[in-house]
Amino acid sequence: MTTIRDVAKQAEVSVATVSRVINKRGYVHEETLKKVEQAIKELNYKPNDVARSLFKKTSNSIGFIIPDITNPFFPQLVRAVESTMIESGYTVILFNSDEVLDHELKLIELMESKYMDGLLVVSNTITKDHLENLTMPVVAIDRVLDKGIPTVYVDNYKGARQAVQFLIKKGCQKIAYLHGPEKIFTAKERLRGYQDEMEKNGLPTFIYPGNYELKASMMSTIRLLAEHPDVDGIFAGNDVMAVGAIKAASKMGYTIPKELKIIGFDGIDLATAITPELTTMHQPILEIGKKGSELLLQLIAGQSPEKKHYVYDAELVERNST
Amino acid sequence: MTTIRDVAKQAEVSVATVSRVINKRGYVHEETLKKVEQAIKELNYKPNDVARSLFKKTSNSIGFIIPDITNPFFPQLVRAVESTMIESGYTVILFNSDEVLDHELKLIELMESKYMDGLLVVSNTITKDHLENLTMPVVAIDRVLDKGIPTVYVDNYKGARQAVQFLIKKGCQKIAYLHGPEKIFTAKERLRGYQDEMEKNGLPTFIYPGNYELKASMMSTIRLLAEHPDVDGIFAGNDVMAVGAIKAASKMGYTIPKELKIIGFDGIDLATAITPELTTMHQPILEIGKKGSELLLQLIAGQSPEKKHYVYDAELVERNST
DNA sequence: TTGAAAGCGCTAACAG
DNA sequence: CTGTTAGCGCTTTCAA
Repeated sequence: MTTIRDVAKQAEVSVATVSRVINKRGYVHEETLKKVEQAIKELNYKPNDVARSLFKKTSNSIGFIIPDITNPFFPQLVRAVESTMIESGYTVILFNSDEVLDHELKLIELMESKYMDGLLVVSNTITKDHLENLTMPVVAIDRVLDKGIPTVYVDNYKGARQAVQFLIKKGCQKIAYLHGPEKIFTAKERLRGYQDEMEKNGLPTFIYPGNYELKASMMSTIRLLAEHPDVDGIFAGNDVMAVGAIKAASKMGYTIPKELKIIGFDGIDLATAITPELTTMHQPILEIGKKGSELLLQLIAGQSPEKKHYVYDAELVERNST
Repeated sequence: MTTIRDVAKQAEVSVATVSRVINKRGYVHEETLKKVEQAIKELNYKPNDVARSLFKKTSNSIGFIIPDITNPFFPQLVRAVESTMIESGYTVILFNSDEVLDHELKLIELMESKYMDGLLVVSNTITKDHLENLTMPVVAIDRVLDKGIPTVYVDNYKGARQAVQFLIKKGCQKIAYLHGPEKIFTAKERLRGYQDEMEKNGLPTFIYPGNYELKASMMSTIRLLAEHPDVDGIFAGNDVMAVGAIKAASKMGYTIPKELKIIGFDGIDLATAITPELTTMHQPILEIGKKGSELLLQLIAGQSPEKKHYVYDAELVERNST
């Protein structure tokens, strides 16, 4: 490995001078600059990030904790975050937590001991308390951890109401809701939206658990349709469950969208891979990732953003399942 | 931040002694051990990974370069790698390269300057030459970079032949192949398998490009079916394309599997999300990730594995598209 | 069994 | 404009 010392020797200057040229900081005579650059090239010198980090207490990297990359909602989010972080010279370290608090806390410790510069997090288990004596800035994505913590997310409640409204407008009278895990923020909000909108329209509610999963959703849909064969609309808390509902309902002989209309939430790629293509409340995933990253970058730079919470609207994308 | 020095002071010993206890190395008197542990607890001391790395030229982390996490093949692979790496105390740093050589090379430089301990890579662009003067061990996954580089992958050729055989056994006589990107190793191997098996059976070949993508596959399938309406079987180079083929063929009025049988390759989750569920050549993704990680771990530990190449068989999973 | 001290590779005063 | 030097926090000889 070639170090700054080697370069200094080769260029016949001090290490301080070499440091100046690689950091483009301070005065360096044109001549010496040339010499140093020459030496750097000859030796193929690359500064050592670890040594740099140790001194600067900074690593040009941020951590991104998500529940599970296997959940089709996250790959796109990750890419969005990554691409805006890279532009600013940061590398993002991805962690899958499975929403196990213990893991998350361990990861945060790890991040501190590696001088990571910031944390982007999607979690329902971490709370303000866990973050209190954390030195690095934190931005939450997709879930509100605390009013005080900068957050970027979609208005799930509003989106849910809109989804239900749409089904009603399409003529549905008996609309069921497939809901996600009890403890997950987004699932609760979407459920609340469903309930309020149904109530507002004087319609009865039918709530079945789907756990944001395909299999669970299929089973619930089968039960739902057995118990209430005349259901004519299903609002699924996410696209994955909506796909499950479509599969199950088709298998049971329902024609979609004629007899039964189904709408999802998220706007993942899967929605267009299936037949019929899924009508859904599309989240601006890329924008969310981008804004979250920008917020964190600002915080890292010591600036305080104008707003703490950035809320986006989900957008109705009508396809063939309604 | 509390450092080893703080702990030493608190415990009234030298930093060397503290270092010994946190590393469980060398002799430490029972009494002093107690004192030090006490101090560590009181101060909630956590050793600083960066300082450690600087000295040890090691980071307990490995890099994992993949083309694109958005490709549904990778999330599972990533999880498999991550989980076996974590067990050994390593953290994995994921990088999306989009198979752009320039990015990949940059990433490798970054990894070196961070003292990462090893590289796991899925790439068609990196070659032996790029890796030559790399100090860290490398293991390739899913694509063979060079005979000399340890690799873990599936026998794509054999799997492809098996897929075609199966279609023939099911009565197909006019079987088309949707193939992936020209330059991708897996795509080439699968194409070769298709061609050889068709030739062996004296059957004509129909090869259409699908680029491993849904949209491209749909367009090609439409063209295929327009040009050769009597095609009765499609072997898609991957599951994503198979899904596209199903969508397109259905739209054109073909009943699957009655008039047209479709088989894919990979065994991603998407295969069971659609209707009809996709028959496919299933890759043991988890095992591949696990074996790749274990290999790398061995290499990092300075051991040389018995074999350099680990080849798995894809397994035929029959579902409803055939 | 313990401590002093050197040094991993780099940056940033500070002095010149 | 450039060099000397003191660390960043840790590990590891080497002596004691």
